[in-house]
Amino acid sequence: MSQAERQFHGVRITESQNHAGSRSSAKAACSNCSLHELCLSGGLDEVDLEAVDQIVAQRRRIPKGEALFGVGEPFRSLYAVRFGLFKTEGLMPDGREQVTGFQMAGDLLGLDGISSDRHFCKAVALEDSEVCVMPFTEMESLSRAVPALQHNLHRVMSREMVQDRNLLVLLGSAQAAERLAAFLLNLSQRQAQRGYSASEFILRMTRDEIGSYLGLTPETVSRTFTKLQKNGLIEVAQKHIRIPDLAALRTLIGC
Amino acid sequence: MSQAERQFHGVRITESQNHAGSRSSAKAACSNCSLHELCLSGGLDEVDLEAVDQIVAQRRRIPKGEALFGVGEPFRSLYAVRFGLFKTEGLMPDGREQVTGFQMAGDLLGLDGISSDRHFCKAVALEDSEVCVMPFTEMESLSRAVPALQHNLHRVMSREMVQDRNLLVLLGSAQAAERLAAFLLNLSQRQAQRGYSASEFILRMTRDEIGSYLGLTPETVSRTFTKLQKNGLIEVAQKHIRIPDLAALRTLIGC
DNA sequence: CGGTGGGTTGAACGGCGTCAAACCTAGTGG
DNA sequence: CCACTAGGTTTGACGCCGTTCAACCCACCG
Repeated sequence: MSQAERQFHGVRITESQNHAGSRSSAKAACSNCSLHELCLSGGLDEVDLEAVDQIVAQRRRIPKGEALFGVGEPFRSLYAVRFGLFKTEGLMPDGREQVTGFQMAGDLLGLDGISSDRHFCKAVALEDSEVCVMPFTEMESLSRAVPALQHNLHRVMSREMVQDRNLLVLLGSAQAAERLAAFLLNLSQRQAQRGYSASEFILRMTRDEIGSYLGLTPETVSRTFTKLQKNGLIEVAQKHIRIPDLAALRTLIGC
Repeated sequence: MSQAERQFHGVRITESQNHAGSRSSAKAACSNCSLHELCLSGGLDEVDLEAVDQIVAQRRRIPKGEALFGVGEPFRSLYAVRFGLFKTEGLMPDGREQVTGFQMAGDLLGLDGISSDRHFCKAVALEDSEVCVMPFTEMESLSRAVPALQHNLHRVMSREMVQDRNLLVLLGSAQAAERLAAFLLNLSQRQAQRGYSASEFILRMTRDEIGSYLGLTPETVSRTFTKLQKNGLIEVAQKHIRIPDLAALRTLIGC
């Protein structure tokens, strides 16, 4: 367990991380970043990569539990998660909050702020995390010069929309077990993309947060976990999840 | 009633629409379009507007019930609704379909296709409609030359995400009456933006489609309508809706 | 070792889905 | 102009899934 936990952190962050404080003036260097194929700089050549490096001039540390940005704050930059994990939450007019997504290394944060120059959601670090700060006006002007970057940006935004739509369909027409299965499979897949095990991982969010994300109460999440376990589809031990048969779990959501 | 229906069509489409067939070779002319402030060309100057006109070279008629594009079809263009109404639907792995949005005049369709060069949802006309066809590669290259257009595109994509998020929060944590109220208020607001009455309009989608969109069954939609009517919050007569007190309805969803 | 926050489990309730039947409306053809 | 039909809508009865409220448990940490 602590084995998996350790494997989960460290690793794959190739650069030195020995800065104290929450700001780092070191160059971010997409060129060196092991995530850059997942991120905005994927498929760019040497020259263009360096231009992007210019823009991603700053990184920022966010300790566990702190917000990267909050609802209504002015929007200036996009953020790429370097390591760690975030949740984004929107809020209902009456004040209730709901988790709308979990962002891990390589994912982008802040895109929904473009529409009105204000952030529409809150982004909170679920563990000590670091992001690359990408000032958006500079991003836009560089993407005018570099078509590949421009297209990457569009692809990423579009991908975000597709994800939201998928979640939407899930919330609209699936029941508890299907939602949870889809959630686990989604995590599994993203782990795999990042070079980790697809069949075994640690949930770094609480049952509450999972429930909020899936439109369920924490009690239902817990009950459904044990139910899936009784059916032999997953093994749960607190935050540790194992999926012995991915295909079997997939059939539950109909694919 | 037929009074409202008539007001609802016609009007505000300033150009001549006398083309037969489903394709029109006439220039689309954003410059003349009464919607252009809502659409992609908002805020552009004369010169840039003409450049956009070059790209939006084609319009396409979609008769009621027909699909503009389907799931998995190759993505080439974005579409701006000129008049009429569309629904987009995604599908669950098991084949169930769910409505993910309704697009009216000035709204964009197809953005989710960018991420993988394939459409991820189906777009169906709910009444005889017309769209402007905007080839995406040309769109991208023009937006490299015209910063204002580029920013508009980004804003529109971001707006789309914000809408999806709002719906997400709604589906995740609101109950039937709140969902329906939010839906009606959203329609009301969009009508108002387009110059129509905010307090009285025609629902051009079926209860089934509304239910699918809100994650409810058509029966529940119907029941909830009559419940809201009994409470004096709305007046329903088939497809005709009147909201005597917008503020009152807003309090129901907590704002 | 006791405290605290998250997690699990149980029992009772209720909102919404399901199934079924009646109704209403628009469109069609006689 | 009316009868007939097909789709959509409404309404009712019933049952289930997930919520609610509460107690308990467990892991972690001072």
